Amino acid sequence: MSRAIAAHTAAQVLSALPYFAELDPATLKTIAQAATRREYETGQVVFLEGEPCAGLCVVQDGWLKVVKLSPDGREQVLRIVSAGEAFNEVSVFAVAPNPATVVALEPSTVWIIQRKVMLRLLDQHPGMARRILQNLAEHVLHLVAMIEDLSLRTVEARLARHLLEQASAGKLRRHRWATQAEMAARLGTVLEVLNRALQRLVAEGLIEVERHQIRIVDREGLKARAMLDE
Amino acid sequence: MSRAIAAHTAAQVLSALPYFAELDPATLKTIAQAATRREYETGQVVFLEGEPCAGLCVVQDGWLKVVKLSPDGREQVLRIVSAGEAFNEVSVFAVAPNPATVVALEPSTVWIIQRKVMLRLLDQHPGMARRILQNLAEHVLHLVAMIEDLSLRTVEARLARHLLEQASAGKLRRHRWATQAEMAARLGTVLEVLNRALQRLVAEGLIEVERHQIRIVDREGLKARAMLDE
DNA sequence: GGCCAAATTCGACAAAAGTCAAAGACAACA
DNA sequence: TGTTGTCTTTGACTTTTGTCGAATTTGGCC
Repeated sequence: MSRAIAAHTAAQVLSALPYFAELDPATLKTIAQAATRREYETGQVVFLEGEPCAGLCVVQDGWLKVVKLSPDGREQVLRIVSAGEAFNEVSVFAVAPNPATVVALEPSTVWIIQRKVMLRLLDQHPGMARRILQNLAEHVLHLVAMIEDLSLRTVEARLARHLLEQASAGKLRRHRWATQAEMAARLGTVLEVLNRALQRLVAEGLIEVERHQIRIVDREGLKARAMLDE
Repeated sequence: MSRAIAAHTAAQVLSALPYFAELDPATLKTIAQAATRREYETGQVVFLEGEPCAGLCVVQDGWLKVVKLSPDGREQVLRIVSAGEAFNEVSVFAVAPNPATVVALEPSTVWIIQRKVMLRLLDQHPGMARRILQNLAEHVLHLVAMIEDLSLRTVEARLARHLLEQASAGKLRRHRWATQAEMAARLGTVLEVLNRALQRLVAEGLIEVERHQIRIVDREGLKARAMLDE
């Protein structure tokens, strides 16, 4: 792809991001020219925890996961990121190395904007700050919910909550990469435990696990499960 | 206390907060006049999870805890706040009610700045955004560490990490309110489990629990404990 | 269709965490 | 100095979660 076309694509991708919504085309173009495009294969590591900050990452295509790894190979998924979203805000705005590892779940395309560029933008466009702050605050909300889940709820309750939250119109589509092992890593447990929890919900007629989706059969029943359990 | 003196105190307290470091005295005074002073007794609730946003809270004196409560009475401490720190940033910058409950651990004095005031300030003083962003990003870092702990480490490992982190010069002073029950709520477990973990570390000569402090005897040994365990 | 690799399911077991009840120790305070 | 309430410690027990190993199923691909 020629440099000009690349920059044009970048501008398109960036303009879709809430952060940059208010920027004029010229500024957008400048950022786009300073951004680097990267492609990743399924399973490829975008960056590792502890490495110096890579910059703000904006996803053009694909799906990625942000994870914490334990020495014995278990992983906790912090977040799943897809097209039109940004990640790694934290190491851009805090003075710290990457706090987590990022891995591509599918072939993905990512634009990387240098930390310096972001900080300069922030000074020049005060309106951006509000949007980024709001976004970060929502991120905090998400993490707090996760802590509450891990600390105060059983795996079954977490699963019920997760299903209720993710489902739209009573269904939850499963992507190719959304295996039970991935779901377990998201809920902070292991494959077998998650599997048994799923089966229990199925056995009680609360959900149905189908080919490429999970259907919520008894929403109220599920809600009860999400509340209950310690 | 007269209104003038109150405003003066408020200005002093606020100026010590990194957020407001760059503001000129006049602006500071304006904010101070718009701020409300509140006092809380030990155990008193500052606000409850789910209530509408109370505004940014700045601690003048005392200690408070930010907690999530479960229906069956367990609690998870998200954060401990003391003099010179702010809390409730999240519900100021996100469009959401208070995500957690805040309780005073000691008699405390807090200044509350309306959300609207903060948002206006943000527009008028772009430099503030950087500081608040950095602060929020560090908050995220802390929450991520907590998730890692809860998901991937045993209570004993969490305790070891906590001790290493909190101790200065090999000692960890215990405030009046720092009971084992509080420590347990901080580490996401219950009193008895925490107590046993403590005892094990004592029995192995890694720490010593004294009257008003905990001493780290074998830092390297503790580090090993903090890493190990699943 | 048949083969391979990955994903899921299952059972038996081990370990960690949580619960309950009760006894001791300690500190604040009258 | 005694008393009272809170904090800590302990033991026995239950529940939840995690581990291991092995079937079994599934889906993609030649």
